Amino acid sequence: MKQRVSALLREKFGREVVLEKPKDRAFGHFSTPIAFSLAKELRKSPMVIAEDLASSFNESEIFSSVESVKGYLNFRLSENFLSEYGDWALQNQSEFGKQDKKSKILLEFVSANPTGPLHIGHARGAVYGDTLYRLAKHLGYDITAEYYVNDAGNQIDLLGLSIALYARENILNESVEYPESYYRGEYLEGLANGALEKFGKEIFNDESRYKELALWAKDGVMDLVVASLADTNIHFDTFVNESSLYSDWDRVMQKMADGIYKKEEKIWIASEAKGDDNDRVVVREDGRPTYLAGDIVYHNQKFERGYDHYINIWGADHHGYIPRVNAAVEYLGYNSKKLETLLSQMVSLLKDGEPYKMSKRAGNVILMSDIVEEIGSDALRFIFASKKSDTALEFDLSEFKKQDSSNPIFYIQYAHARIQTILSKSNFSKEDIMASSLKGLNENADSLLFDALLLPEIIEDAFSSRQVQKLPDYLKSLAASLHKFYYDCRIIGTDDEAKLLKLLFVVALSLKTGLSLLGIEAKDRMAKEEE
RNA sequence: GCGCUCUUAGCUCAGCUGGAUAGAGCAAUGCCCUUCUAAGGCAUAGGCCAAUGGUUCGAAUCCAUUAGGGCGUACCA
Repeated sequence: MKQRVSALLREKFGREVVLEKPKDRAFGHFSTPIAFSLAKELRKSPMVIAEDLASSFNESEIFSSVESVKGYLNFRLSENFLSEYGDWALQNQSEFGKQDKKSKILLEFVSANPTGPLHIGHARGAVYGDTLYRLAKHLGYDITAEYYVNDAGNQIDLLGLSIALYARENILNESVEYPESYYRGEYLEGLANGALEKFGKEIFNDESRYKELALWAKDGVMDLVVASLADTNIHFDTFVNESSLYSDWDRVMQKMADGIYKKEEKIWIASEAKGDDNDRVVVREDGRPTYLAGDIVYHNQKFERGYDHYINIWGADHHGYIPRVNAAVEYLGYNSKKLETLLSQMVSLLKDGEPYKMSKRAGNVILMSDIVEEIGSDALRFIFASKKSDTALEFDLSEFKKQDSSNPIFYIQYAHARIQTILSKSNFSKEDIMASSLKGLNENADSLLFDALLLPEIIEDAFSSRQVQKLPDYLKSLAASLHKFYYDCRIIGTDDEAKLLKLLFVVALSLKTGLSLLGIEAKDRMAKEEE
């Protein structure tokens, strides 16, 4: 819709025109402050220019009126245009808001270490990534969702140790002394019992076998991770194991030979020359690779797989890491501009107004699966998707548990359910409704139709700006329009019943499509709570 | 210290590449169910958009400085 308008204006004025949404629908559907920017070149007042421009529009197919108000140019879309678009949307429901972008995108997100179940901090990045993924798919991108499994490095050793300690204390009833760092949590119980069955109890006291124990256990942990993601409607296309990458190590080092050097028996990457604060160690004196090494091989592999664009979603605490990886990408001979790293800010928790610190050691971690159980996947997704991903967020755990009207997902679900109820109470058949016309609606209805038809440009905007929260924002305002309309305007039994129902079809389509992009299923009925 | 980032209503947050009177939800107060589910609608109240200066016809939005918060500044991941 907006594209049509903006293309038309571009042609007419010979320049890009800024289109915005007027504060008040009474001003029209779209407006532009173009007269202000023309004022200087034309040496005339914005008001006069706006007047001239407004009168230069004739009756057109798209606009029913073009008016100038205080220097703004306000456009009102014609009934024909809106109703035709609405008809088209209803006849091509699965195509609504879709586009035909072709480029191939690799989206990496979550990538939490396989050493424990996902906690609430991971959930934000997970929801953000999956929403981007759904938006991209809808827009026609060939996008792949990938999870990078860090199954090499110290944290894996720690996992083996943690399971052994747990088993020795709780299964073998030994008294154990805990080292400074180890993992703790209920999930260890299942792993320890599984290990007992698989390896026998000897393994828990044989330090040389902890690695073996860990490598077995990480698959179990990944099963937990995948299951809790699935509970939230999040799915990955591919998983890449860090451990599988190192066979490529020599070749990759060769490839970026001019970016690395040896000093003090270690291998360094000259990342400072590419904008990092310092050069970084890639391989330690004893030959063990650092974390960065894994990422270098991984990113090389990503680029060799040949995508047009790469998106990484990282926790904000990794932001200092971006320059190093970019440097490596450059040294590998690729354009680091193709790699876009988005940050998902921390979620800080409050409990009864007090900061609540999670720590794996203390074992007081709030798991993603716990929250899903408490408030449901829909509410969790909606809350996280509604917040700009790059600002820190405070959550009160006690608020989190509320499942009532303070949760906006109910507001939107209710709007959709209301429509279904009305439809079920009408005597008109679907065919009757579809055959009726969206023309000749009253002003409120007309405005609602316009709101519902805005979805496609919201999708496009939300994805291209990576500002996923625009979609829930829009759905909230569309639901508000619907609720108000419902209150103001009786539908069943009126002369306009069929066409109003058709309008509701469009609104429901928009709500349903929007919700599905958030990974939420639209409800046809709201189960009312019993008092 | 340096780098990144944030500061908008009592609380949690929107506010698009500068544009019309600063927005929503929750919390507060008051109205609206013999009418398609009141998980709804309407209204009231609540703001020096952290501070100062600059750019401009025009700034919450851009720039600079200051104050305060978060994160990073590992041969941990």
